[in-house]
Amino acid sequence: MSDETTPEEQLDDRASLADHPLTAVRLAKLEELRSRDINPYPHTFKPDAVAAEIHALHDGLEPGAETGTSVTVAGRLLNVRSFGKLRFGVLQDRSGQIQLFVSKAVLGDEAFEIFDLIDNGDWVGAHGEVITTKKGELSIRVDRFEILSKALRPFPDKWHGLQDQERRYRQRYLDLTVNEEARATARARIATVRSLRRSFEERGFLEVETPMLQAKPGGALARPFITHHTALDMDMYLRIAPELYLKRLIVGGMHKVFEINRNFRNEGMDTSHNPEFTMLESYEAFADYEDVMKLTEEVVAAAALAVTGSTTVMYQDRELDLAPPFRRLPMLEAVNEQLDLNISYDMPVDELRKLAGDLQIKVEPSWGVGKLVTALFEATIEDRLWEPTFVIDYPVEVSPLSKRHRSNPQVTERFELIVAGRELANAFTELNDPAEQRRRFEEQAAARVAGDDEAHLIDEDYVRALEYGLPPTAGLGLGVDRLVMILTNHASIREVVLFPHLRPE
RNA sequence: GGGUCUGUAGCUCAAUCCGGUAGAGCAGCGGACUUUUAAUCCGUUGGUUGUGGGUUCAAUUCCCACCGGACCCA
Repeated sequence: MSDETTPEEQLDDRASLADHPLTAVRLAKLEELRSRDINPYPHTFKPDAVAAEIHALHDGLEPGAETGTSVTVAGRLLNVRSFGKLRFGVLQDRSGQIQLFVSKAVLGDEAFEIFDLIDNGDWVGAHGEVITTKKGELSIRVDRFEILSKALRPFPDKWHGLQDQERRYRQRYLDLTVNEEARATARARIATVRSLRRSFEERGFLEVETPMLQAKPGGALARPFITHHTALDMDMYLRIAPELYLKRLIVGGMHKVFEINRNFRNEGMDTSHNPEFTMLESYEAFADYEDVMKLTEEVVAAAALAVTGSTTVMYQDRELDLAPPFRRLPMLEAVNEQLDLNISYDMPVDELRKLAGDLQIKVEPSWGVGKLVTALFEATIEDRLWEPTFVIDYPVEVSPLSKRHRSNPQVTERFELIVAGRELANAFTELNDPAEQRRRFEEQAAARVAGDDEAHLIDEDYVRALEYGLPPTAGLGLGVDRLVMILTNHASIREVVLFPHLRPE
């Protein structure tokens, strides 16, 4: 930084708060409070009511009403209107907003003076009777108040809020303070996760935690983040999926388990990918992928109901019907119908590669028929599937952990749920034959040698676990962020993650 | 990685096309006001125009590079 600084830089430097007029005036008020023996940062305060509760109990009163009920509230004071010997302000707490009615006649001269040392955005506690004003606004007629924390920086515009997307993401606390939309999205995410958790608990699933730090990242085809364990002097990986650990728990007899937690994938960032994202994974013994389709429909619909009150939502100006049952579409059938082809998993790989090339699809020489068909599907069909669709029966080649289809050995009992053109869930009947699992791992290892750095690594202990016996099991992975995007009508994952990753400032 | 757009007062935005002293609303500050709720009215402070370089008598404006961000494509 140069010797000369802009006001913005000064604001970024705590030592320089005094140099900027808008912060200097707040500092001066802070000192004025201290000179009056008032601690601007007290240790505690005990409110006995929140705004929403007060509204619920007292809304609908005539103008000029007095309730005889006094409450103590605490929150940020916003938008103070000064009117002679009166002040009106909005106290915003975790539940909503309630107006403070502040009168010199009630408070007395000295307290009224102190009230004027409060700035927009300061945290304030207040006590008083619940009344309505002459205009009928439900208010607290303040007879005592306390400054709970002095805000030294100016807040964004009371009307326009904070528009700058970058600052909304970097300084989410400001976004949450001034933009109701940000608060609504945060609440919707919380409601989504709560609904999912309840759905699984109701069905007898046990919520568990499995390692985030893994010696060998597995359970998905993705590039991991690498970190280092100093004491062991070894590289470790942030998990790309909890899958292999959750299935070990099924081997251990836990029968039904689920985990809602973060996965980390070292890939590009865009509107639907954050490097860390929240995944729900569940595994159920004695179930197959048909059972999981039913389960998926139910939990998605329940989440939609919990968050929006309906199974029909508007997403990006289009209606989206999340009511079960969802359409089922075998992948090969989808490709053949959509592209008017007659391909099969038996056709020569060169022929398919040529076909993909004709469609301008980028392919790798190492890809076999299964991967090419999948690439065809993803390039031409996936983003056109709007209504919830279970795309079923993925090729064995792209599904190293899935059990072969009981009536067609070329494909697996696997589905992806596509909603609004994006993958929302991935699930399958689990491969539990240890010998076949080892062969699949070896095929992946060969693909890795051939240049596919997302191919799955061999996990010897996982094979060993299978050798002790994994019962018939089906599992599900559901992208929680993407579900929240759909339920909150957001096109970007950054809107639904409280602190999305950006380049450092 | 490629393309398009974008960064101006604390906030929200003008001015940039076609170079000529950078404006407004809100916020802040001072004043009036006992029923406001984007209060109102009077007055007023506030800017190295993201950073660095170039062209020019003169750059927010034109050119180049860099740093953020958004969108589209791979």
